[in-house]
Amino acid sequence: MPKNKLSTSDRILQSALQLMKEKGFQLVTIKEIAEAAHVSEMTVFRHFETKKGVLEAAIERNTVVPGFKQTLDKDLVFDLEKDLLQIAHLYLDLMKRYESICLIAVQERASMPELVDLVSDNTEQLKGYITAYFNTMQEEGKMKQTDSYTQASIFLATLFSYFISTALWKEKFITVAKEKFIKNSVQTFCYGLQP
Amino acid sequence: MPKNKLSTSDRILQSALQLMKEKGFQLVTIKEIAEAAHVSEMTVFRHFETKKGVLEAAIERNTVVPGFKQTLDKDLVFDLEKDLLQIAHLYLDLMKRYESICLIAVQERASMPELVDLVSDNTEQLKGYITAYFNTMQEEGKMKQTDSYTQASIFLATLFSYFISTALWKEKFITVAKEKFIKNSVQTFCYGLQP
DNA sequence: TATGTTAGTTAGTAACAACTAACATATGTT
DNA sequence: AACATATGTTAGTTGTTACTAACTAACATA
Repeated sequence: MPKNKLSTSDRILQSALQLMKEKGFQLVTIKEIAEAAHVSEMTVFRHFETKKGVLEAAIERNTVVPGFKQTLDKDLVFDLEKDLLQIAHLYLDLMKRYESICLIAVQERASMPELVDLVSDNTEQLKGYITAYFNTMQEEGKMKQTDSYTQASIFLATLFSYFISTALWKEKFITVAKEKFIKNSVQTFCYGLQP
Repeated sequence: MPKNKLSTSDRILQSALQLMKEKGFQLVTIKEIAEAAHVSEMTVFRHFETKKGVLEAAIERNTVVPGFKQTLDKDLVFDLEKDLLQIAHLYLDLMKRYESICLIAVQERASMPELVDLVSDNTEQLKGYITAYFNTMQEEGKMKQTDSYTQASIFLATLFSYFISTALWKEKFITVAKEKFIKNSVQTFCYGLQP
């Protein structure tokens, strides 16, 4: 079945996702998708019936259920700096995998408001785990007494900012390199800026 | 000239901006704009010639040159927490005024990549001022020795995250209220999370 | 009263997009 | 050889959209 490397279906889905992540669902035409996948328009319709069908298939192929719980239970060492670094990488890796879907969810938030749930459900879950982690750390006296949920929100927000601004505009807003951004964020979160 | 409250032109521009901020430029039709402004399509064309003309006029009416420099020189007291609070409000107020333009810049980043400059130019400028401020604070021993530019980036990134996620999805991602978000962010930046 | 300004109505054009239908071709399998 | 499967080609339908043109109506001002 695979002639070159990817099957026809896969090539179509890959091209479609790439184009839709750049321009959104409605602004991409079947013609563009077909050209990018080196097939005729008819082939696209034969595989997926409708344009919406292409998107749905592409989403299905790109959604994964992330296993935060296990990863966190396994890797957390209850050292604030080390753990925040772990969490930061975990979150950014997750968002990277959801990059296309997230960008389509941005573009189509008026026409397909349910799309964003695919991303926000995971984020909410992770936020919950971080909140619980902060609570534990506070009980153990390893962290200041603060509102864990708010702190979890702010920590993820900082990382989300890095993700979304590079996804949308490359280095236009954030020119700092990823690792440097993460490292400095975590350190600031842990120790603050005051001397 | 003003019959009710706003002139016809203003009503058109206001409706157009509202619609485009929700759906982007290309996905809004003149028909929608005309209906929202309670005029006929012809009236829209008579006032602005083309659809692009509507956008350009709307942008012109909504861009302001912000006077950071004066505001900062006037209000900074060189107390880290107080100053970061000021800066946070300054930045979020600015972004609020650019909300529509920024959202259109998101939607049309493939077709009008120059749009985002209207927002990022201001942000870059402010980032520069914050960097300089951090440098001063470090010289005065009121702040840890760190990379000022990176810290300025991270601080603005955190705020940008609040702005963009509420602009795109209301409370879907960040449920924490604005003032609480700002206050906690600033405190974390100043004092960190470690006890 | 005459005139200019502003807006509405109606009809139409040209381009493009999603999708359908019918037919043709290549390739591999039985 | 016979057949199924995957793909291409071509032509068409239907709906939408930006934009134009021509005519009309209301209203304010000179």
